[in-house]
Amino acid sequence: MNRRVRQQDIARKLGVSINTVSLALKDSGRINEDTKLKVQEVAKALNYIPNSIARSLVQKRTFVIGFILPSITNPIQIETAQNIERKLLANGYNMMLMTSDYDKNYETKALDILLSRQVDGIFMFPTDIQNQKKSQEKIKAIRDANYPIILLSGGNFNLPSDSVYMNQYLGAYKATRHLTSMGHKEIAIIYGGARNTEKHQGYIAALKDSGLEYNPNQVATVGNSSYEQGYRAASKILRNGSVTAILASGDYLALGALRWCREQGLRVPEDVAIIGFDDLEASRFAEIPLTTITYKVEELTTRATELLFSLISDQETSTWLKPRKVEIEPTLVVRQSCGFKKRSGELL
Amino acid sequence: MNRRVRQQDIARKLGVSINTVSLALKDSGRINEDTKLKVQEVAKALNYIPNSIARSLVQKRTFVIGFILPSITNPIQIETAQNIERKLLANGYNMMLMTSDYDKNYETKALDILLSRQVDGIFMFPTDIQNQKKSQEKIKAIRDANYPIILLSGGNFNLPSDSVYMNQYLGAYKATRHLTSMGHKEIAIIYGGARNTEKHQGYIAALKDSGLEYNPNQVATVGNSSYEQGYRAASKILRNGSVTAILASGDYLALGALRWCREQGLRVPEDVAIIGFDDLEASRFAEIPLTTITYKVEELTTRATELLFSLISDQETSTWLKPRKVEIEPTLVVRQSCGFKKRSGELL
DNA sequence: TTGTAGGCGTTATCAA
DNA sequence: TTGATAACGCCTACAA
Repeated sequence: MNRRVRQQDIARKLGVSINTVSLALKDSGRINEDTKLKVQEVAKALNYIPNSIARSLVQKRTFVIGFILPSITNPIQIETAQNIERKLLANGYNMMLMTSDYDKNYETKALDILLSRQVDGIFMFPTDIQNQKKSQEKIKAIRDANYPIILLSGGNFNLPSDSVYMNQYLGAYKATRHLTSMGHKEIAIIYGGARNTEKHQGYIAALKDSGLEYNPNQVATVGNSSYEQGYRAASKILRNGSVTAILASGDYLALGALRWCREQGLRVPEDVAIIGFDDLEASRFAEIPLTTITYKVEELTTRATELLFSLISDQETSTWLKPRKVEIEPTLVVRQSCGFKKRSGELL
Repeated sequence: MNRRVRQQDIARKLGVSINTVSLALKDSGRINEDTKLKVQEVAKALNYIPNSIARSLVQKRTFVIGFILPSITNPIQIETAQNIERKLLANGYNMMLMTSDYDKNYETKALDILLSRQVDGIFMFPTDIQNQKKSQEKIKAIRDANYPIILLSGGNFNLPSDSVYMNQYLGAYKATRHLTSMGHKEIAIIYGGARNTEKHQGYIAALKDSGLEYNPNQVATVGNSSYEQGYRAASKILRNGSVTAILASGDYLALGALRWCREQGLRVPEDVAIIGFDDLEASRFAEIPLTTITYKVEELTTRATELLFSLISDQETSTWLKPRKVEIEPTLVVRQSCGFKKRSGELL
């Protein structure tokens, strides 16, 4: 690769010092207008591009924020990432995205990589954090070092971490209660990737509050949150007859299950009611529009970036005393797949 | 933020020189085993994390690869990114992802940011590159500086750039020919975001080769490639009766169109045939499984990373003489939406 | 096997 | 308003 143009090259060409160039390029007020213009002109002519690595080294800031998520396949996670990227960009930051593939070892490794790259802060969708002693300790250590890290999940009540998240417990609770209120007594739940503890507890609590018993046989965990796996999960859970309703931890899972039902001649919602999670666009446009629990991306990312920036700028002050937990309440969007009838011709 | 641990801190603690620490940490052979172990022990105890910014500055390599794509909403682009990220990771590289939002100005700005951050190479899904003089020049300049950049699109035949891409011309050609072979004479095409020149020319060529005339009124370009916009496009293009087939530049567009047809009482494929692009999972699981053109992500990313790494390692040699163009041939996957009948019970 | 010295490209500090 | 000088943390020579 050809040698990059440096400030020194500009300086030499003009017979001034590097310092002058540096000041001129950052449009400093305390420099002669003429020299400033000359420097900027030469910089442009030589196609000078500042080396932000060098700048970062001395300033101890990279203006890069790390983002760790389990799977890029999950539209919600990706949308969250994109949304945050936009907000960061507006503040002069870039984002470094890392996927953990639901691999707990890689998750902590990703943290190390980001720290090594000196990112100014980290967002993270943790994988099954309740059961990850190692991740927990690492996250705690990072925060203890006054290093901004924000979790986008709420399943870490004992962990002193700053968090912004949808209340998944409540989402599952609302969905399950809706189903029981419509008379369902055998309600299955399916998970992709790993069982979500919060959702699971919401589900169990709703059953209990409805006077129903929790039946572990009505829980299925499949490989990931795709259509394919939802299709598989439905075939497992519905084969033995009694189940009349399914709560799926993601909309794709729900839509895959819906497809299986149709192929088996089961009517949705008459024979099987289905509710998903996340309110993806695909759910609105499905053959049987899907009842689902919202994921408020815009609200979540707004709160999350606010929190991150306050941590970044309020170094060492009261912001750091007590981790903040920002909880966002999901709502149930009732469409056709759980029994509600659509009026003809209307696009839900 | 608390002060980070440096090699110097380890050195001081052990009463050795920084150089010893540096060598020990990189597991150099020419150092005493004992001191090496002691250094590594202390490093671990102090929770030392190497500062890759400093390392990059001296080594002139960051082990970061930039990736520019127009929209994170597009599942194919994201899958490509993820796929490439995995392959990079296996080689010790990380990825910096930037979205251009189909904004041509931001595209060149993203290039500058990546260059400034000293990434070791760049992948890019260009936006409408044929009509972007500015982007073209920039890309050419980057390559002329022996800086590895690979375009993931083929619509730049005059541009001396290394490229790995699906042959979209051929894809559109195949799809259109398939429709004409089934007797369709009024075939519309819809685009999301921007008109894709390659696809457009394939479409026109196929019409011509089938003895049909190109009718600009049967072309619609909508805001993006979502279900919503496909729904809108269908309402525009089908309102005036004559069209009997739609080719959509993306599967979500196609599925949105499908939804509109169903709501209007139009049968697919009997009244309207629909073909999409990209072969997303959603297409396989749709109410009417979608006929579509494949996007061979795995093959594409494999070839693309191979090419990038060869450019990175073969600095200054023959690799650089002539830009390489790797073209991947798409295939037509025939499902129900264009007239082919599914056998009952079979999951396509 | 280890230590010393110099430099990567930039910014910050202080003097001129 | 400018210039010299010293960092930033690490690596690569080369010397000891």
